[in-house]
Amino acid sequence: MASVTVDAQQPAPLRTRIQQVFTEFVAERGFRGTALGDVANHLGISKGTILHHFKSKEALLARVGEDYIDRREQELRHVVRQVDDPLDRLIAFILSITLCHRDDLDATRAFGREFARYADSPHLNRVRRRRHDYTHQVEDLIHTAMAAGVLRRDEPGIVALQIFGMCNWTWAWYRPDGPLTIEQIADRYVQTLLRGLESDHRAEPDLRVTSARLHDLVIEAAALARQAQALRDG
Amino acid sequence: MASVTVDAQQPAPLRTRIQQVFTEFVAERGFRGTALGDVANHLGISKGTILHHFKSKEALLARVGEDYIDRREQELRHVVRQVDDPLDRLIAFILSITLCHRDDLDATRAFGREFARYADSPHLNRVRRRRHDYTHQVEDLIHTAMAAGVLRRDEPGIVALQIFGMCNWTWAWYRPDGPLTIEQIADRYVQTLLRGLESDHRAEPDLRVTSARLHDLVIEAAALARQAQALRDG
DNA sequence: TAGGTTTGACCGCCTGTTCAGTCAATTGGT
DNA sequence: ACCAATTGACTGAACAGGCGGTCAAACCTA
Repeated sequence: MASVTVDAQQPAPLRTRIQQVFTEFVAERGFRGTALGDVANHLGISKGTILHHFKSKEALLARVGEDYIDRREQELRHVVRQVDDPLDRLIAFILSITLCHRDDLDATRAFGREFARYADSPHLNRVRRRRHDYTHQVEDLIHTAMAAGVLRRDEPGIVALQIFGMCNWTWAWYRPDGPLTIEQIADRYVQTLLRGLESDHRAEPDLRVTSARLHDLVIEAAALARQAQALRDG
Repeated sequence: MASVTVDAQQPAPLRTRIQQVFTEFVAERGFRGTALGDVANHLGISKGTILHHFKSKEALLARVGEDYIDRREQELRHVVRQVDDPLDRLIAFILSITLCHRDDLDATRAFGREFARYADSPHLNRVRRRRHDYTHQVEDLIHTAMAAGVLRRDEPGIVALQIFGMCNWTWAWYRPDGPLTIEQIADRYVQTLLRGLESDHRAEPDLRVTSARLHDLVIEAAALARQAQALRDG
C-alpha cells in the first residue's frame, strides 16, 4: 500500500484555514446564514483578509464545492482502477460515499446543503458541470454492472438517484457519536441497495408491484388531507 | 369512496394565498433567500399586510412546516386505517411520500430545504417535535412489518432513514415534465426498498457484506484524495 | 361609528464589498 | 553585505444596499 502520510507537518496556510472554517460555518448555518465577519472573528483576522484571498463570498463557496467534487471523483477513479469486479466496484462506491460522512463531514454537509439543489448562480457553473460529469461516471458504473448481470436492467439514471438518495441523506441525521458506526450504516446501505437492485430472474422485468387499489387509496388520502386544511382555512 | 370535492369554489382567503406564494418562494430560493417584500410584490399587496396576518417571517415558516407535517400525518393515518396487511401498508406509505412530490411539490421542496436539517430556531420547536412524532409512527409501521416477517429484523430507525433518504431525495431532481412519471419513480422505490429490506432466510442476520479488503481500499482512496489537495495548497 | 385590513413611510440592523494605507518579507542591484 | 524597491498579506473604516419589523394613518365594510 502506498504511503499516505506526509513527513513535515507544517501549519496549514491561512488560505486553507479560511476555507476550512468557512466550510464548517456553511455546514452548520448554510451559505446565506454564514457571515464573513463571523468567519473572520473565529480566525482572529479581519474580514478584508478573506476577500483578499478569495474574490468574493460566492467564489469561496465555489472553491469548497469544486474541492469536494474533486475528492469524490478521485476516490471513484481509485476504486475503478483498483477493482475489476462490477459488484465489488459498486460496494466500494457505496461504501466510499457513505464513509465520507465521517471523514469529510463538514464539506459533505456544506455540499449537501448548498449544491444538491439547483444552485443557479453563474459562479457555480463549473461546480454544476463537474457534478454532472461525476454523476455520469457513476451511471457508467451502474450500466456496466447491469451488462454483467449483477443488477437488474433499468435506466442507470434512476438507479443512481436511488443510491445517491439513500446515502446522501445521511448527513442530515448522522452524528459521529451515534449508536451506529459509519461502517455499520454503510453496510446496511450496501445490503439494502444491492439486494433491492440485483437482477431477479424470477420477476418480470416491468412488473408493477403497486396495485391500482393502493394507488387510489393514497391519492384519496392526499386529497382528504388537503381538503381538511382548506376547510380549516375557510 | 368518500367524496373529496367541494361544491362552492370560493377564492382562497388572502392569508392562504400569502402562505402559498411564500411556500413557492422558499422552495425555489430557501428561507433566507426569500424576501417578504418580493412575496408582497408577487401578490400585489404591501409587506405590512403579510406581517399583519403572520406574527413574523419565522412564524410563517413554522406554519408552512406544521401544515406539511399535518398532511403527511393525516395521509399516514388514512393508510393505516384502511389497510391491514403490513406489506401493503409499507407499499402505500412509500407511494404516499413519493406522490407528494408531484401533488404537494412546493411544500415538499420547502420542507426539504429548511426542515430536513437541524432547524435550531425556538420558533420551530413544535415542527421539530411533530416531525419526530411522525418518524416514530413510521418506525412503528416498520416494526410491525418486521414482526410479521415481511422485513428482515433490524433497528427500525435505520430502516426508516433508508426509506426516507431514497424518497426524500426526489425533490432535489424531480421535474413534472421529466422522462418518468411520479408513479413510475415510486414503483421503483417500492421494488428496490421492499426487495432490499425483505426478510431473507438464506442470509445470516448480521452478515457483513463488505470485505475488509474493500474497506481498506476505500479508506486509502479517501486519504489519497485529501493528500493531493493538501499538497496542492502547500 | 366601530373594528378589522391595508398601506407606505420609516427605523435599525446586518452584510458583502471597496479601498487607502501599514507592515514585513523578498528581491535585486551594487 | 548593504540598501532601496517591490511585492503581497493584512487591516480597519467606510460605503451601499437590502432586510425584517413597527406604526400611525387611511381605507373599507357591516
